[in-house]
Amino acid sequence: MPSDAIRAALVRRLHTSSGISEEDVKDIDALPIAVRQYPAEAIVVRDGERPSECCLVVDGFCARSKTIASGRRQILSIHIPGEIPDLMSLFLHVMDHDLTTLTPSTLGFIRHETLQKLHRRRPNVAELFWRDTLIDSAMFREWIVNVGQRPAPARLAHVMIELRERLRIIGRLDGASFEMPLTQEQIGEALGITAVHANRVIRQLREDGIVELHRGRVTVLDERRFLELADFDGRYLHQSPVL
Amino acid sequence: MPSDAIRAALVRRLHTSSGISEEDVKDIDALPIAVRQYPAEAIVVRDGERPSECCLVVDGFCARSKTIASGRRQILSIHIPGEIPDLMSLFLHVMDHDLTTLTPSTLGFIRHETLQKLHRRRPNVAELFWRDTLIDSAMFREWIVNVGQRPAPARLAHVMIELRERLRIIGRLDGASFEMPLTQEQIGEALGITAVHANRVIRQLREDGIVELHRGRVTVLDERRFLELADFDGRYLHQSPVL
DNA sequence: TGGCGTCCCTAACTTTTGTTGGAACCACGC
DNA sequence: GCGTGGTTCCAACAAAAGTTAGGGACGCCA
Repeated sequence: MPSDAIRAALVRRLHTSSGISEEDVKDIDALPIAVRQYPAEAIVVRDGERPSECCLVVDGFCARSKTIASGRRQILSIHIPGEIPDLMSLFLHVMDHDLTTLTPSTLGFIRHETLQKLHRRRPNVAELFWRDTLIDSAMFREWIVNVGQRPAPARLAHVMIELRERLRIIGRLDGASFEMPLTQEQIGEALGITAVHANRVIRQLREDGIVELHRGRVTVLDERRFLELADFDGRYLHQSPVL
Repeated sequence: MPSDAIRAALVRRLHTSSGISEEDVKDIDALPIAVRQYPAEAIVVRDGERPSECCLVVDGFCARSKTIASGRRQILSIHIPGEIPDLMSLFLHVMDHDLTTLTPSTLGFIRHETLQKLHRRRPNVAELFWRDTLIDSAMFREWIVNVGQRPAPARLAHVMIELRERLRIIGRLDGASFEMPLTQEQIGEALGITAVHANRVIRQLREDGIVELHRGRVTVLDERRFLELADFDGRYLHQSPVL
């Protein structure tokens, strides 16, 4: 993958959520990034570690999760290219969760010092990154609501639509279906239900003619009922910099 | 309440989670803060609003919440004196949730421009506030795990212990019991269960001799089993600046 | 090509949680 | 002192979700 393509995703992301100047882009383009490949299901950064670099998703799907004493795992967020899932490690030095790959992924690593220098040099870029971590936080809030208040079928629909909206933003929406490369086990972990129940819910949505999930791809069968079920209000994604 | 007492809570908070210099403290002490009183259950900032100031909890308990289409409400976090629950509004201009009081509260309001100027003047204070929003985010992550993976009694115990730890940090732990001024309805909203079930769980913990909740006060009956049940690991509070 | 390991899928049964409806209690204002 | 409204508490029943235990499809690779 060419070096500029790696940065393009990041810059586009900062661009869509906030304003950014030409000089800022040039500066970001000059950042040294170490690219590494990971297989699926790899742990990139582990709970308890003290990373010295941040991880940019260049290609592939990643997830953040926490595992409790009983062994149950909760997926906290799903990440797509252009995002920096562990930006928080810049100031919260000890990881309080895991960062793992869902699919084979290309990841870019930027050293903390590099980012800290960038912030000193360009306070408005620092604000952009700050804003990014705040959107991250807003997505956690919505995730809490999803897991805490919605019935399981609505939870699944909501996660699907959030993912679809985010894929749309980075221009990865090809046709009527979209990628959601999670096993039913992982879907259960994301929704706070067991894999067995996740299967029940997936089947029900298929039988009801609302949405189909097959081999990591989502196909919407009835858009109106899909939206209605998900109870989705995308405001929490904070995608208009003007707002 | 004297003006310096208002700021003391804030400074102490920034102090415990990070390092802060004498000059920084002086600068923060000089910030203009408008103090207002609120009754219990008042909406301070509403979902959808565009606030022009941030809200410092001086005295009392507050909560953030979201209400979905079905009318169900999810409490996202509980806030105690010294915290700025809506710091995110500095960069996320439209609120995506409500900020409400739980008890009658004294709140201090700091204008966005004031804080923005402070950040330009003192980049390291900006980093302190950034770090604060990241801890906020870390607490959301743990809240997701709580609501998504733990059985209801453990959820309640976990929220109780988190609150106790935070009250301890601001020196509000008087003796064996501590404040948790939520109705059973609100406890249900925090844990993602109904008020009826919240009542069942509270009763069960009392009957099991683990913990008692009476009139907004928590009394621990069996500390060992309480800790065991809650599965609490305070790392996510990120309270050691050295770490 | 056969075996192995995932994942997907299902059924039967248990447990947890939600729903409904109502009684007791308590603080507060009049 | 007496309502009144909110909270707490409870029981009976319904619905949702967890548990256990498998069978079957599919891809991988020896």
